[in-house]
Amino acid sequence: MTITQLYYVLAVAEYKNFTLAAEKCFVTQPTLSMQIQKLEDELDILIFDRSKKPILLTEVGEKIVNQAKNIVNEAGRIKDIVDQQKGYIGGEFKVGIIPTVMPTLLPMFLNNFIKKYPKVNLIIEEQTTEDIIKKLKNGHLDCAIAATPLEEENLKEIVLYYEPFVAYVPSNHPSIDKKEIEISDLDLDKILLLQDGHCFRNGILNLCKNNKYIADSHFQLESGSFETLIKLADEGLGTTLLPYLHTLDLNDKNKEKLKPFKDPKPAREVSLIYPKNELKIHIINALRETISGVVRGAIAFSDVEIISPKTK
Amino acid sequence: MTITQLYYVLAVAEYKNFTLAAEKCFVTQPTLSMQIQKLEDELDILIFDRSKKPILLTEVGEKIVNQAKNIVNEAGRIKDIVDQQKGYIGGEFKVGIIPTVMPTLLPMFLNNFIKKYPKVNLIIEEQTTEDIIKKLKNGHLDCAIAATPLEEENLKEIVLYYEPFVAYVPSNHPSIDKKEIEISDLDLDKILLLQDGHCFRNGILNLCKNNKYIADSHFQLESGSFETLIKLADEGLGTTLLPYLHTLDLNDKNKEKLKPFKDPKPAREVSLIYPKNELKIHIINALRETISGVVRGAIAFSDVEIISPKTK
DNA sequence: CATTCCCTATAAATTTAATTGATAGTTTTT
DNA sequence: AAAAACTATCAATTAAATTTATAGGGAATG
Repeated sequence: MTITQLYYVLAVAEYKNFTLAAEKCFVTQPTLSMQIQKLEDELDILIFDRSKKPILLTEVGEKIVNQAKNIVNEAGRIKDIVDQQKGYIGGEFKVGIIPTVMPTLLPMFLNNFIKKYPKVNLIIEEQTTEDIIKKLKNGHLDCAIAATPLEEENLKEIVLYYEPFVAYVPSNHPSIDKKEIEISDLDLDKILLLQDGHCFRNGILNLCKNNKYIADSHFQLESGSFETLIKLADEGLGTTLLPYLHTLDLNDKNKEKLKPFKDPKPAREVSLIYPKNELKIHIINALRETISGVVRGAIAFSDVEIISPKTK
Repeated sequence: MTITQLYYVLAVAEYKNFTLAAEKCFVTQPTLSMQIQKLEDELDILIFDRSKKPILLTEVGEKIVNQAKNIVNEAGRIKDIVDQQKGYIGGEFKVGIIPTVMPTLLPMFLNNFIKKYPKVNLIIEEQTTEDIIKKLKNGHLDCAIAATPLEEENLKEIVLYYEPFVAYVPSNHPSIDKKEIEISDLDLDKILLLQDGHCFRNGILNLCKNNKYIADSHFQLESGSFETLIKLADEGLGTTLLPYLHTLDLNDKNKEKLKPFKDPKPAREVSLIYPKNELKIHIINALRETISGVVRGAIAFSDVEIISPKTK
C-alpha cells in the first residue's frame, strides 16, 4: 500500500470514473486501473463495484476511502511541519469562521491579507463553533475565529478583540427615551436571540446567567440571522442584541433604534483559535497581525470597562 | 514521500543506527541511507543529525517522527478495516487494563483466550483510565477494561461484571463485631484509598458523593497499591475497601478483617471499552465472551442488589 | 440489430525507482 | 596507529510504476 495508491482511490471515489480521475491525477487511465487493482489484490478485497455505472464503492470501499482520507490528511501535515520550521508563509490555509463574525470581519481583513501574503492559498469556511472545534482537532482546519473562551483541550485561543453588544429596541420599549441602556432594563422573556449552534447565543445566555438575570425565564424565539431578528424586533416582538460591528451596516431607520449599553458594556470575546501543535503558527501570526491592524481602527474602546461573557 | 520511507525513518529513530535499523527492516543499509536522504531532499530539510554518535534527531526530525508514527498507525487501520469485513480473528490486538483490575482479571481469562484464538497477537498494557481514553481515541489501543461509566464520546462500553466492594476494617474498628457492614458504619475521614489516576478511587469517591457521605470531609491518605493500603489499615490508620476479586488472594489473617457489605452492596462496574468505529469488533466480541465465561464462575451474585458508583 | 460511444481491463514496452553488493570515507574505540 | 563500527556513494541489478496501444463490455443511438 502506498500513499499514491490511496490518492488514486480517493480520486476514483470522488469522480466515479477512472478516466476522469486519471486526468485529475495527471496520469493515464491504465495507471489508475492497475494501481487500484494492485491495492485490491494486496488487501484481497474489492474497493469498487465496477459492475455499476457509474462506478460504486463497495461497503468496505466506503470505509477504506474514509480511512484513506485520514491517512492522506496526516501525510499532508509532514509538509506543514517542514514549512513551519522554515517559517514559510504559504500553501493551503483553512480558516473556519462562525456565522455571526463572518460577514463583518472577513471583508475588513481579507484584502489586506491576500495582498500581503500572496503565497497563502486561503480557504475560508463558515462553520458552527461545534464543527470548528472538531475540525481543528482532526486537522481539517488550520485555525478559526469564534467567540471564546472555549476552554478546549489541545486548542489555543488568542483574543482578537472584544466586541460590545448594542441593544436594538422596538419603538414601544419602555426605555426608548433613555440615551443609554442597562441589562436590567431588558425584559429577558422578550429577548430575541439566534438559534442554537450560533455561539453568539451562548455568549448572551451565559452573560445573562452570569448576571443572574436568566432565572427561570425562557426564550420565546430563535432565528438564524440578525436580519430576521431585526424584523421581528420591528414587529414589536422583543428586543435583540447586536454585536457592535453588525450595527455599522444598518440603514438609518434601523440605527435609530440602537441603544448603546452603559459601562460596563456587555461584550463578546472574539478570538483566533488553533491547535496547540502550532503547525502553521507563522501563518496564524500573520493573520492575527492583519486582523488586529484593521480591528484597532473599527473598535476603539480599550478605555471602556467591559463585561465579557463566558461561552459554554 | 512513501509509507516505506516513513517506516525507515521510524526504524532509524528507534535504533539510532542505520545498519541495525536496516536489518530490522529486512533491507540493506544503503537502502535506508538512500531512501532517507531522498525524503530529506524532497522535504528539503534534515531529519537526522549524523554528526553525532549515536545519530540524533534534529528538532524538526522529532516532529516528523511523531507525525510519521501517526501516519503509519492510520495506515495500519486499513488492514483492520479489511480484517473486520472478513471476520478475521487475528493480528495484533492491544488491550489496556487499569491497574486495579489487571492482577485479578488477567490470569482468569488469558490462557483461555490465547488457546482459543491462537492467531491473535495479544498485547496487554497496564494503563490509567485517562491514558486508556486517550489511546482508544487515537488508535493506540484496540480496546480496554476499566471501571465505568466513562460516558466518553466515540467510545462504547459493554459491562463485563459488577464487582462488589468488601470492607477491610482494622481490628479496633467499632463495627468489628458486626457480621455485615453498612456504608454508614464507615468513618469517611479515615478511609484509605488508592492515589489519583487509579479510577478505583474515583469509583469510591463518587459512590460516597452519591450517597452524600463525603460532605466536607477530606481523605488523609493515598497510596498506589492495595498491599500498602492493607498494611496501613493493619496499623490502625483507617479502613479500606477492596474489590471482591482482590480479596480472594488474601492470606487467612487478612481475610479475618474482611467485612462484606449488607445489601445493597456498593460495587464497581467493570466494562470492556472500545472505539465506536468497531474496527476490531470480532476480536472484541471474542474477548468479551471469554471473560464473561470465566467471570460468571467467580462472581455469582445476580440475585443481589448492588449500588454501582458513577465514575467521573 | 448493428453501430457507435464510453468506459475499463490487459499486454507489452518503457521509464522510473528501489535495492543491492562493493567500497570509500569518517569517526570512535582500543 | 590500527582496528572497528558506521554511513555515504557508486554502479549494477531488480522491481515497480507508467505509458502507449488495444481489446472488450455495456449502454446509448439510429
